[in-house]
Amino acid sequence: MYNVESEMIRMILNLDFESEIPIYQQLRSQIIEGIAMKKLKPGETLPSVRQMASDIGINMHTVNKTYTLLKQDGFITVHRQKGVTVNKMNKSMLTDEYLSRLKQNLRILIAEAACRGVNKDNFTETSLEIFSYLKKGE
Amino acid sequence: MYNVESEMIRMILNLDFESEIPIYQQLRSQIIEGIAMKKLKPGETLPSVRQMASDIGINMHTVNKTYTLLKQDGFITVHRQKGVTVNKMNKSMLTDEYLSRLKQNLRILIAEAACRGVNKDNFTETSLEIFSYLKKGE
DNA sequence: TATCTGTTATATTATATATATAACAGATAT
DNA sequence: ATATCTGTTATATATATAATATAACAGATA
Repeated sequence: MYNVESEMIRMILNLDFESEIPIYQQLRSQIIEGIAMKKLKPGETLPSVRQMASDIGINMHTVNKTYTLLKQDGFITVHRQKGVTVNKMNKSMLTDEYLSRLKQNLRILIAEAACRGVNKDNFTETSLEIFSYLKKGE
Repeated sequence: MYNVESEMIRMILNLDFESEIPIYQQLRSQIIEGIAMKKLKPGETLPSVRQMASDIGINMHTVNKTYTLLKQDGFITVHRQKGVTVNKMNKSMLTDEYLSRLKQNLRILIAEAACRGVNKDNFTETSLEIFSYLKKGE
């Protein structure tokens, strides 16, 4: 049977099974990227854990782990039986805990970049390019 | 016996043994941060794998793994018997492979940040603050 | 000669990741 | 009502990764 959500999600996902990054993390990142790029809009539904797992060819529990993380962080809502829907992004997702984690990650990234010869202008330019790239879909 | 390198490195390191981030990665990141902040200058020596391991209270092989990574990436040089020294940072460390990895990491970071309400100005400001923070030591 | 260096090898333990089955309870469609 | 779908939970297993523990080697040094 034809499945709209599965078609949508297939366009967004590009998992690398050889990567050292766990599948459930890649899945999380790519769904978040889909939301950031408005390929996934508020109210839209995602395939069920079983359907998604079957589409991608991975285990149900791997998808379940991703959904659980996305739910905890406010990206999606899981209505029992109505399925999984994308939330409207909300400023309440901008917690101190998250900001602290972001800064920590940025510090590691920037320290290495600086050592290797990426200066603040290069770095800022690259960041802005990525912001533009994500916004293209709007 | 008093050990200068050990004193230095103790000032720089702050490992979290409860973290989900592997120790050898934390160690790598923090040494790179030390180099970026010029707390570790070109030509300076790092403690031997055994000394460092003993100082921190971890296994020799964990330190060895970190040193091997840092060596591969050009941050340090290992002279058999002369010890481990910090390299002068070099533009040859700015490889395409690294830039690709940096952009990938930034894209994930920025996608989530954008969803949570960090706009490009916030993000740029935070990045520049970190660049300034790292440069304080110069 | 004794001691330190990085390096390599092997083994063991603990944890994380992914999978496989199974079951439960609520909701929906036929 | 019965079958089917939902998220969720539980249990077990296989594999990979991370960290540790010992040991040994070869080169350099005191």
